[in-house]
Amino acid sequence: MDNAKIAECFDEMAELLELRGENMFRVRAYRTGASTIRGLDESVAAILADPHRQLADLPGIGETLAQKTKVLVETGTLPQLEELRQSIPAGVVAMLGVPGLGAKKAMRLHQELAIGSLQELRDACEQGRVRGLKGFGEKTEAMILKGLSIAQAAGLRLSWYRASLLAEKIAQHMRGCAAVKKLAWAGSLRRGKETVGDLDLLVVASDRDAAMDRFESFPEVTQRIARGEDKKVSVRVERSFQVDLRLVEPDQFGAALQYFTGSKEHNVHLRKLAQQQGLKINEYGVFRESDQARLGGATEEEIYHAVGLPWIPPELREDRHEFQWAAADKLPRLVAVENIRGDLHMHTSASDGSATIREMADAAIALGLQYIAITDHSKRVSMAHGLDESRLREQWRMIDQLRDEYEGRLVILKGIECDILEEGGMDLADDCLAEADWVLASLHYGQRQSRQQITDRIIGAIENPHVDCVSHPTGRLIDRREPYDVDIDAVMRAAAKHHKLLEINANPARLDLHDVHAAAAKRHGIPLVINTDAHRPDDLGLMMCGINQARRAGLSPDDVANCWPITKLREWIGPKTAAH
DNA sequence: GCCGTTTTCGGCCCGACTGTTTTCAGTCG
Repeated sequence: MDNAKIAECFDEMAELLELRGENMFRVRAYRTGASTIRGLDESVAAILADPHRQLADLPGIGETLAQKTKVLVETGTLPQLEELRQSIPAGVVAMLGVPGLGAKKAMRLHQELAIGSLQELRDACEQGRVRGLKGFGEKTEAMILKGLSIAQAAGLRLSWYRASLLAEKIAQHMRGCAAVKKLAWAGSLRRGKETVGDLDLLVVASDRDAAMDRFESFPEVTQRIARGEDKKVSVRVERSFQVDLRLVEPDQFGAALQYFTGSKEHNVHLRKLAQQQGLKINEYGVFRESDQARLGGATEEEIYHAVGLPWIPPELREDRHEFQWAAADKLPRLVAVENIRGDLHMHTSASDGSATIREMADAAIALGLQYIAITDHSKRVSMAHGLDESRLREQWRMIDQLRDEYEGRLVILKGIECDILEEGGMDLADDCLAEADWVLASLHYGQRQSRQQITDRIIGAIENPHVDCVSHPTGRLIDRREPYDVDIDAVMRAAAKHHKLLEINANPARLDLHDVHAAAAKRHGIPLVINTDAHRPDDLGLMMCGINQARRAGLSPDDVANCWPITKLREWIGPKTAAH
């Protein structure tokens, strides 16, 4: 059982315990434990296997959770979780997905009206039975009815990329209001999370009412969830996506930005630090407990400096390593899109892309890149019209011809995204791969093989002297396909040993490696490559999504091989080709 | 359930908004 699954079990435990009315701090302890395990950059199985280390040394993991983790790893199940699942119908858990319904209300509906499913909940509301309960009224009933359709669309998170496009549209709309003096996005969008569940907009306005009215008049708004007197408006756009507006004073802007950027875990940690120093941090500023004197809040720097820390980049704010790094003044200088010099994974119309080499090259130059690799699919990917040895060599002859034309403007590397075959081994002959400047190895078929088979295939590719990099190493498609079962620790050890690179694929649906794995790669000393996997010229602009992943992993430009000058990149991959 | 320069018990981040319970609980972020 991997870290993500273990974290899911603990989150589910927390949910079920909360429904059962257990002590909220106990519930929180399970959530904290889940979050710790989800954020680990190595598998808990590896820690368990190491006699010198203890799971209980991890923050938020005590003896109880360590023991339960051990049981989960060894048996794949947890007796207490099974019991809880028996005692509370899945339909009641599903009720938590209805906005406005929490554990207390859901459980009372279950106990007092014998409601055990979303359908029964809908029926009860339509029959007016819910409003009869103490503490429930007509409005609550209407809220539940409305919320039920949202619950069905729940889990609807936008990719960071789509969320960023929506955010820009809203920002444009808001800038059209003269009362809006300043605005910034906070929340998971600012932290560069791979998916975004809602948007948080901070605004400084000369006229709060005007700014709130403007916000509600955004054409895509479908519902107003709440509107406070002068601080907050919440709306939905499309079917269920929530956007919050917060009005703040200029001298509170930094405090609010810090507060609403989160993550929740990061903020809890920060405020605990403040508490230990006799300070209080909230969205309005930093205050001294003794006399309530306000010590700052106009900028985020003031907040962090108040507790003796340097400013922490939003992408690192997950309460993983950032406080430790900040305290030791060892925060990494995070990679930025401006640092990117090359893109080493893109397709052309020779396989399943839509543009010519020249069109891709021109688009790359327009983005300021210094080098690219053309990496079409190999023949195994017949659906994508993958290239065999002879078509590939033909493409390389074309690149040779283009090189003169692009001399001094762009280096075009002769590459290939070569499939790792189901039975192991590479899809193209070694003598052909030996002629390439850049070889990506990808696994597209046989993704349902056993963990051992998949791991062996990928390590086999890493051991092939012509392979430079494994692209999208876990195969996941966010919200659509689970990663294939692979021993990623073993892949990392092999990549480190054989001097190979691993890819962060910037495609918003892939983002593979994800942040935690990319951080592990860095720990192994493996350089990462951030590639767009572009299938058309516009896709080259997706680099930002991969940059987000890299920043969240704490990577610096030095850790990212396509930030290097091409000479350094060639030196790195050189020894391999020199051997032949 | 976790944790400890307030250390083995007694705390655990903080505030806004809504609906309904006229003083607050529940939910949310």
